[in-house]
Amino acid sequence: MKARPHVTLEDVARSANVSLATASRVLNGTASVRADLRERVSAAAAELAYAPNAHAQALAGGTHRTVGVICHDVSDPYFAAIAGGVMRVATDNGLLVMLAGTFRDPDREVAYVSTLRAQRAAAILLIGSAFEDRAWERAMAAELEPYRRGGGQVAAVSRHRGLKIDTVQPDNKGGAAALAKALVGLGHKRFAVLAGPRKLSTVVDRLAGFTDALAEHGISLHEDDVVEAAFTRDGGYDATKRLLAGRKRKLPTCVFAVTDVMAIGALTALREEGLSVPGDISVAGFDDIPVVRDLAPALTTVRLPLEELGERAMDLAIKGAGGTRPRTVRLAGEVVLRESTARPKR
Amino acid sequence: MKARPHVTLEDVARSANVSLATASRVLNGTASVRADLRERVSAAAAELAYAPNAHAQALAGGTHRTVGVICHDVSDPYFAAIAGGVMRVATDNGLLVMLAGTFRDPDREVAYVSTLRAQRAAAILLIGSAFEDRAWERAMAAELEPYRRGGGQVAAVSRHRGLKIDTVQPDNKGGAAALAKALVGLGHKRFAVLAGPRKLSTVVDRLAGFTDALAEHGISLHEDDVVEAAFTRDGGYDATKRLLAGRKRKLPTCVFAVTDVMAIGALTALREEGLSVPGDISVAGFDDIPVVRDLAPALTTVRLPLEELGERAMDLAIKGAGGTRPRTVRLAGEVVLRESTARPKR
DNA sequence: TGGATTCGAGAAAGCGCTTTCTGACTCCCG
DNA sequence: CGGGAGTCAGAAAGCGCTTTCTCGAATCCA
Repeated sequence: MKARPHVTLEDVARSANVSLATASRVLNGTASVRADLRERVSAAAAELAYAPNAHAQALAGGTHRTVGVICHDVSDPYFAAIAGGVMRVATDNGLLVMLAGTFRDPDREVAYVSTLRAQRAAAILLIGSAFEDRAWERAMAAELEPYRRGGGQVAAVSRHRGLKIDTVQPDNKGGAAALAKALVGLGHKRFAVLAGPRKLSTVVDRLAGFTDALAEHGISLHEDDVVEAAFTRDGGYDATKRLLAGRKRKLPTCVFAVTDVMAIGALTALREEGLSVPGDISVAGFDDIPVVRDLAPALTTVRLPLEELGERAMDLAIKGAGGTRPRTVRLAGEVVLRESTARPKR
Repeated sequence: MKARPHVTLEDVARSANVSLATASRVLNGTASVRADLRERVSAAAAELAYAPNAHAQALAGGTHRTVGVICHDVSDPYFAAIAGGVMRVATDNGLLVMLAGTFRDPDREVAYVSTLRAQRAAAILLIGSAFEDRAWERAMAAELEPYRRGGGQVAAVSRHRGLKIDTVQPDNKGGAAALAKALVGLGHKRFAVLAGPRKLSTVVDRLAGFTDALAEHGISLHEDDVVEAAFTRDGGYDATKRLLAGRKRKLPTCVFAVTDVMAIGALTALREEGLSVPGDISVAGFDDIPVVRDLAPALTTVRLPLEELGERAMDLAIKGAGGTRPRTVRLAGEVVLRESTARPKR
């Protein structure tokens, strides 16, 4: 049995012995139809296992019930949690979610937006740090602008700069600052930071918040104290190893990883090097992805309402752009002190 | 500036002063076109920021470049890892992935298939344990069957029973058996199992493999030794608490959680109860999701090639159904002994 | 140089659906 | 009992694109 053509509305109409218009009306409940005809159409549709062609529907009527979500990496718990929030709201509104992972490739990100635009998606959600790159920004704007002019909604989590779109913005700077303050309060004076690539605005903000707060307490971070690495578990792991290899003496008493995911790698690296946390060294992360409370030691971090981040972004997109200027929803983080940080012994 | 109609191919053609046909040919490279015309069309398209309407394309030509992936929960690392594999292959083949989360609701799963069918998705991938439920199975088959007859591809990870579709099947039974053997080899005799709902075939298989292997060594599992709970971190946590509450004396020396995610919850629960792992009790999981190697103690588990699971499923779907009977790709698991298990002291 | 052959551009026919627009018919009220 | 209002089914016009099909012009061989 080879790819038999699809059952179409016409098949249903013919089988029910009515016109296309009537069949359409019955199936969509658009207008009132005589009971017996309605009956016949429903029966025929069921009989033939009719499924309307969504493309044709979209073309003709203009229903667009799918939204696109673009993030860097689906298997990163941070994005997964946010995506979860997005999906909840989307599902509640009868929207279908297309989730795309760019694997951190800027070009692929632009390509996805282009495809979503072609699909006439009802909305496009950009999740995660933007690339601080002029060319990318221009390419992105070139896709987004006509999309929105055509009626598309756009919202983002954790972006700003350049493209002027509605944004849900976690308070990276404030959160990092609060964390720094708490850590200093614990008695720490020598810090190291595991940072991601500085092209990412999130990294820049968190770093700035942290160092600024430190500076307020008269503590400065040297060049060597900031190790740059990939924004992943392995990145955190590598960065830590490099940090340790650098100078065995004069270790920092506390390490701040700009991301929980990186902190996880750091924890393992530290353990491998025979350093106990928080005994020898304290570790703190950022995000509060679900798993970090289950680590031993449980990770001190800045809690971001991840699911809510996604929900609010989806909300922004659904509610549509009210005024002319992009809206921004700010969500604060909250320092959560757990077992991975303690008073320094040195 | 309100939702101005989209730029259409006709706009491009008019602006370039050529016919629709020519414009289409240029943009798709379908046929050779005189150089100057080609030039004009390209320029016009760029100028107008033209994006073809994918719905119209799908309707007219029949290109369907999107595949649907349905899993229980996007934020579960197990699914996330598999989805990652799917996406890699999909992207390599120029396919767009629509990822849907059912939040473990059977009806929602059927609804998603229905929508995907309407979208004329090129393929539908079902990821994760099926529901062992007659009614559900029938509803699902009723959607899938016409979809496939219409030329749609279907593949699954970790399903079987009922619906006869191409499947990538991790060796749950064998893996669990091997794990049991290894654990017994370590000297364990008293076991407890944290199981998920028995409606899920994965649970049933892993449980069976484990108990059967145990039986071969003359060890039997009592009713109370198998605690059923939700298939999540919290499920594992609760189940462990219940297990411990039951009988303080005569604790098992080893706990097997049918899922890594559940094992993570178990580890935390154990820690809270002041039991050390593996000192007082050993813990083993299943799946080898990325994070478990970073736990302290690192989790003993059965490694499944998660990404490959997704890749192979996508492969099956792309390659299309060859013969008449459903194909099955079996992927073995491998026991990975880490620090969460040790010889029992009692 | 004439007729056969290519080649490539444009006209037009759908793809499957929604939605006016028509046109019967029935109903109601003067 | 007639005419205007009100229903509701069917015909037909697109939605934006791909893809024959058609046909004029350029190319070529005898």
